[in-house]
Amino acid sequence: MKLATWNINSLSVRLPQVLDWLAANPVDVLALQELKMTDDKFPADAFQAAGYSSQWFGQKTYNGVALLTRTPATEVVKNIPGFDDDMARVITGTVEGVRVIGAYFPNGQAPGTDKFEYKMEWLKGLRHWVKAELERHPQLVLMGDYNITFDDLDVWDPEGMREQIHCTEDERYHLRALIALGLHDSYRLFDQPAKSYSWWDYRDFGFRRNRGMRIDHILISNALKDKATACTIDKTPRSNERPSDHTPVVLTLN
DNA sequence: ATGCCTCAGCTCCTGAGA
Repeated sequence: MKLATWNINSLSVRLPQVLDWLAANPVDVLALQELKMTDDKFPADAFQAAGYSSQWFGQKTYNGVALLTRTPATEVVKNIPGFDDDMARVITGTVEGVRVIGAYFPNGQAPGTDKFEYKMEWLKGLRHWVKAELERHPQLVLMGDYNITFDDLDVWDPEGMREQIHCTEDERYHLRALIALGLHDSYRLFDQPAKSYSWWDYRDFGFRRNRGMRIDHILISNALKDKATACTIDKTPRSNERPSDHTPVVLTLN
């Protein structure tokens, strides 16, 4: 089983690239973030023609998430039960016995802002819900755009980014708290190239200079850890015309 | 640099992203 996550920064713009990528990478599950479209605009027919069933949860202009799956997802839940939110950030479903949560974590803008406070509350709400989901579904994958780095290895300029957004101790505390529920950063279960990132700024030739951050993650539960055989970042789509600023992360389970 | 790109939309500028 292969699962992947990709923040595509507007599905309207990136649909051809997603279809091309799926044709070259026929994963079983693809979680998308930042659809930036209302639900009536979602191209379910195009994905169906490519062999994928879709579940989606969008809104106008911002956010929006989807799960594309080879076999239809069941027990689908949108957003975090018990956490009141007017943004479309989470979609969950069960696929071939695995509980899959696709999430677009809040950006947070900057420490000290209202958006940062919202990010902290959202992270708390997510953790409480994931804890409950883990009890019901031991085989669980939590993947998406986390907008948080684990540590300096995930940052091109750790000193310059110290206590900046995506790199603060407050954010990393919540990431570690998710791990403490019994989850693992699947990417670090394997040897990886130095300076591996999943996002690069559009500005200032960020990708060409490899000035990026690893903020897209696939966390897996204890029950799945021994089944994981590889986790990779696919930088190929970043060389497309009009690329997303994020690239896919891919997990292989046996 | 409160910039640099890119995207959506109450679209020719602004807000937001990261």
